Amino acid sequence: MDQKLKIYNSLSRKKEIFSPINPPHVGLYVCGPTVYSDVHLGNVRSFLSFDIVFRYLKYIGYKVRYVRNITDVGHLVDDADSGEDKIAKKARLEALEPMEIVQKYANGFHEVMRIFNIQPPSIEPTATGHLIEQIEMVKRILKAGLAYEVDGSVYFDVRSYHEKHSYGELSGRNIDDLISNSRTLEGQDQKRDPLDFAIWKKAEKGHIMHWPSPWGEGFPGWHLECSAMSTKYLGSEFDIHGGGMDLKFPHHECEIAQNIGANGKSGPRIWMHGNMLTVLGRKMSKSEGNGFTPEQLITGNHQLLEQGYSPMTVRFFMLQGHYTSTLDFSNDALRAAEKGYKRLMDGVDTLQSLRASGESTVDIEALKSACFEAMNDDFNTPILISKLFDGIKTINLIKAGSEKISDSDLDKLKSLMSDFVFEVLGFRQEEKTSGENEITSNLVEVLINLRKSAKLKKDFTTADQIRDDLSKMGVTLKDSPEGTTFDIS
RNA sequence: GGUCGCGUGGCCGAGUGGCUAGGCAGAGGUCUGCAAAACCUCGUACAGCGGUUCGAAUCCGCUCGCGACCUCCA
Repeated sequence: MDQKLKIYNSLSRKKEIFSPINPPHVGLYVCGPTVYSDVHLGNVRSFLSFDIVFRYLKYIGYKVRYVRNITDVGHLVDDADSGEDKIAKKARLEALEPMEIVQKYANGFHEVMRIFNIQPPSIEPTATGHLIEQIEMVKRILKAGLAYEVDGSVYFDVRSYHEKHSYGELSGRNIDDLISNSRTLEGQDQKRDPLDFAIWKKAEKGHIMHWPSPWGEGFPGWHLECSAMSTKYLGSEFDIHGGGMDLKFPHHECEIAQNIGANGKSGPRIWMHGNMLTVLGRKMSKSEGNGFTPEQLITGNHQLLEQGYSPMTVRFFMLQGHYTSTLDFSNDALRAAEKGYKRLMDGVDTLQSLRASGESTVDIEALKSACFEAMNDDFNTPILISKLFDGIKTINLIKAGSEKISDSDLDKLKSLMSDFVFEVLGFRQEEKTSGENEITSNLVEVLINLRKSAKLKKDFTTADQIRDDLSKMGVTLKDSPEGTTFDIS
């Protein structure tokens, strides 16, 4: 298999053949959550996209160091670097210690990641755990003459930076357009230029999160942590940096500027941006208030939700779209995904009971090759899934006797399906929910047996009554040549 | 207003100069005592108008509609 992995690089706006700086090692950095409130489904989509990147890179043999931070300070509520820290604000509202907020929502975040089977990163550093690195970075930027201090705060000097380097390349922005379009905001009087951004902020009286620094008590600017931590764990040059599309500007643009300012190197070679999850065509976001929490999604307890959907259904739904496209949430789409996912998993089950017989009439190598081809083309999970459905059709045809498979091909098919379904796409068998327990199951089995006896005696009235009564309770009987099974809804 | 992107069959959603995406729904069939379930088979779509080309849904131009970023957000 001589296929090469291609990744769409937001910086060059092209798909590029992936070749790591120091193979077989790969450095991957992804912007993690700011832990001041519950994560919503849009956040989940982003982390899921990079979960696939992480999984696939490992699957094809790379040793990946995956760093995904937790932002626990420095993220301002307001605009223009003048607002209150998000975590500090929330702490006041909830009357908690800031670190309690951080802990609470970080725990919640991890729980959500677990529910959706999103693997933990190799390193999950926090901004507050890297104050020293951030302060050092501010010093280096100051030394390079690309920042200035005003009354205990330090601002990055975008204009000076732009004279030597190019600000706005990633997001395709023209610095003059930016200036003419930037709004006039309160609290910007300290900045020499509206485009400048804080890399260190003085803590005003009453601010509850602050640390000593050469410029007095304060806290780091939001953009700084990612630069500091990616540099620390992956070096000043590394392979891939990921994040949501909405972080491209200004966050990632600022990161590049800081990296060059402090290290002389821009950081990642490849920038990957996941697109947004939309609801009724609009971006799901915290400020819009149109987000569901994963819990609401699973229980269906939200006005926009007609029913609950299992985590793996949601995972499947998301992976049916490509990460660079927007994906619109709808009940119809999720219901379709629910059935599609079930068909996939049923097929995987069927595969386990398949019998080999002589020569193959099916081409497993071609299927395998198609699966790799899909993933190598910028992690195209929708295509991969369509190829897996081709596999499911093959499985069903073999089961039906219209195709045959040899012993060795059967083994190949089993590992192929299991690798791509579970390892690469990260699905997992879900345990039954909804009131199904051992006693219920046993009771239904008793009724199934009674019905079977009735059928043998040609007493179809009784047999059908059992079937209908169970159906009214939400128990669906499914007859097949191998026997009868049931679903509880 | 600036920058970028999108508009695909009933729905979701890939692809992208000639080669069936796939899923859901729907139709037909196999199976069944009848159903259901399961499985098989089928659909011929690319916003509109021009242009380039032997050939365009795919490239170019214009028009219309939608969205993202430009301020915190994955």
